[in-house]
Amino acid sequence: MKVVTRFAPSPTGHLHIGGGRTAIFCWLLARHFGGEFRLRIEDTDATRSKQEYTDSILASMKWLGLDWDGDLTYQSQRLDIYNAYIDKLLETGHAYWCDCTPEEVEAMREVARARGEKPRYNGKCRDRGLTAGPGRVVRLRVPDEGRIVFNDMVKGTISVDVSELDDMVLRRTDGMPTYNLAVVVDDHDMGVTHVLRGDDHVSNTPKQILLYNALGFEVPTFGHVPMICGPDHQKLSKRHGARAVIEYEQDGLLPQALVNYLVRLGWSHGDQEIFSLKELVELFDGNNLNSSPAAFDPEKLKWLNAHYMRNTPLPQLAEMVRPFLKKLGYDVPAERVEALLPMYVERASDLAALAQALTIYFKPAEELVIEDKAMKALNEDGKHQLTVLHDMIAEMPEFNAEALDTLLHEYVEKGGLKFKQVGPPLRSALTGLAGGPSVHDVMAALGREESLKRIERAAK
RNA sequence: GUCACCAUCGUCUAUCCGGUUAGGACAGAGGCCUCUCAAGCCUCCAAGACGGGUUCGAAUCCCGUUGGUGACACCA
Repeated sequence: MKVVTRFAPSPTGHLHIGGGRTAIFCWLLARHFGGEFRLRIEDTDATRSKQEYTDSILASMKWLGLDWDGDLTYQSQRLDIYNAYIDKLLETGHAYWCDCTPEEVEAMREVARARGEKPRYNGKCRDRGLTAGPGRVVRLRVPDEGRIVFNDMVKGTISVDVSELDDMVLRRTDGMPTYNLAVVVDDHDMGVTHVLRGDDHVSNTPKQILLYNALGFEVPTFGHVPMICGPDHQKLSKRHGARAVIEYEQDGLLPQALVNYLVRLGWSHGDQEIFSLKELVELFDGNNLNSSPAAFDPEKLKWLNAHYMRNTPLPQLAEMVRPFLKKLGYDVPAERVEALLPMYVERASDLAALAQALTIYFKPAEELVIEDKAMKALNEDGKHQLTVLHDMIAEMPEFNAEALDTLLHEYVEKGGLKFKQVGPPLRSALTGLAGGPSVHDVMAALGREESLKRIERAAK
């Protein structure tokens, strides 16, 4: 049997990392089994759905490297189909019209709650034989007794008594279908075999199974992946930093790092931490998914991102950094960026930080700000060394990293000095920073003229 | 409140069918390297929520307690 999975976001916001993760799992499952991965836009809520969010979600999917099969399905374009199925349900007696007002229904729920029961609609209109009319909704007739049992791919057997289920609304007064109806109809029509989705849908599943049964559809395999929570184990929210995939992109993360991190959160393959997309497709078969919620750890993501940056070929990395430099106001040729990268890949954990680190090479000496920690090296002795070195560097016959390194070490040795007396002041003068690449490399990258200018300025 | 799900180092996790000094990774501490900061390498720190069973033997199976999460809409 061909495996068909789907990802079904509603365009009411950007793609969230939780949604991104389920999308990755769905995509992997389909690719692993050589099946299909479909994308459906759940836009039945006309007021909250926006085209810009659909665009943003699609862009994030592409950025993550997730391609989908076939055309996009928009629920808003399938209203006739939903209504046809609702009519069928009405005909077969699985559904009925109801004219209870929201206030009445709310009162029923209050009564149930007061009795210590689950708040639910009391079935008042079940047998009133109502027909279509303004202000009326269609409800599902839930069986009087029985249990809904299903085998979840990640959570195992889940069992719920039908008495817990409500005669839910399938068609609203405005004629629009509700979520549960539309999902079941679409998943069936699209031939979905495996419904992998967030944990928050477990309690919808028994209701949907009821619908599958009432409609005479074959029930697919369900799998509910736990949600991601914040480092404090609370629900992931804005407080925990960036949450949308697009924000990570803007922060300079590599898609492969995010994918690797997200997959590893809730799934494992022994002790392996690093996975290429290709490897994931080979290894991910829907097993080994963890059933408990996982806390999001920005530190580990950062580590993974640094790892992937270091393993990106320099020319490619240079192209990735350039847009970030441009955002900072520096339009720099790729070759120039690439030449500087060896000094900085190991010192930055994201593209934005990497770009920021490179800016010192593009701003004029006068604009260079010397940070407090770096000022310490510019004491009396430091300035003296700079003055001496300035002239030596100005006069050296050949100006390159190797020659500079030799010059510096010979100077230290002959003068009976410690390298610490020349390295830090030079670095402060050249970069304004207390840490960074070797000073001879920095000078070589800066060029003789610019280096001398900066040394002179700091020696004053 | 009701229902469902979950419970191994601070965090992500391994330990597929009960027998391990409970392993790895991130973070943290220390060290090597070194002009600094990183990177890299080495070492260390650190866990089976609690209480009962079953068993020769339980992190692993069962029950209970506690705690956490999710759901209970004419949102999705």
